[in-house]
Amino acid sequence: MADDGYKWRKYGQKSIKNSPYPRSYYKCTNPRCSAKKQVERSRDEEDIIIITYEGLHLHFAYPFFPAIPDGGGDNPPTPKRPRTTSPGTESGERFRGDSDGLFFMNAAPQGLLEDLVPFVVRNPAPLLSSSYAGDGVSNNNSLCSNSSSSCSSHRSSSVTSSPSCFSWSPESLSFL
DNA sequence: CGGTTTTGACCAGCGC
DNA sequence: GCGCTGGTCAAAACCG
Repeated sequence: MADDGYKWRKYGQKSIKNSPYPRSYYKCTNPRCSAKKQVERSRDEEDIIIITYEGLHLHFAYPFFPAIPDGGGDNPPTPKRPRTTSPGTESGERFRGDSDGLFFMNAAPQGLLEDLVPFVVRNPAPLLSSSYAGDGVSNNNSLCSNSSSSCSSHRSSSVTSSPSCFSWSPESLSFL
């Protein structure tokens, strides 16, 4: 699973209607941080993982870039119990610029997510898509590449409180 | 031994 | 009011 530079603790998992895959719920391990995220697999593209962030981090991210091996990048999935926060297999995410995201938008660069968003997000590969959810803030900031078939970030379904989400495909890391 | 994951139960919101 | 669904809690198991 994706590690975004923060430490998350899983606190729940639920089967979601209309989705064959369960949704996992994570909280930031920092007690002063109320950030949460939901991780679910796309119903259409099982390789796509949709991560929905809620809340904001009130602390700096943990360093994780050095964990990416130079040259390899392939992180063979552990046959036992793949940890969702296993380091090195990171993709990235974005905050949307709405009421929640405003905290970061206004709060100067703090070396948080925006500064830690991996290359794949800033320069999205065809297989990686990212989009903002909720309150139709006029930023169509979808990084979705129009030439991709795996572009399946869809979260407009009446979700008004989910700050951000993006889809992630393991294949998108192949070029690392 | 401490932190994390798993998993069933509980609770709240919503639609009928 | 009832049932369904999604989100959270908490105890036990697991792992380094």
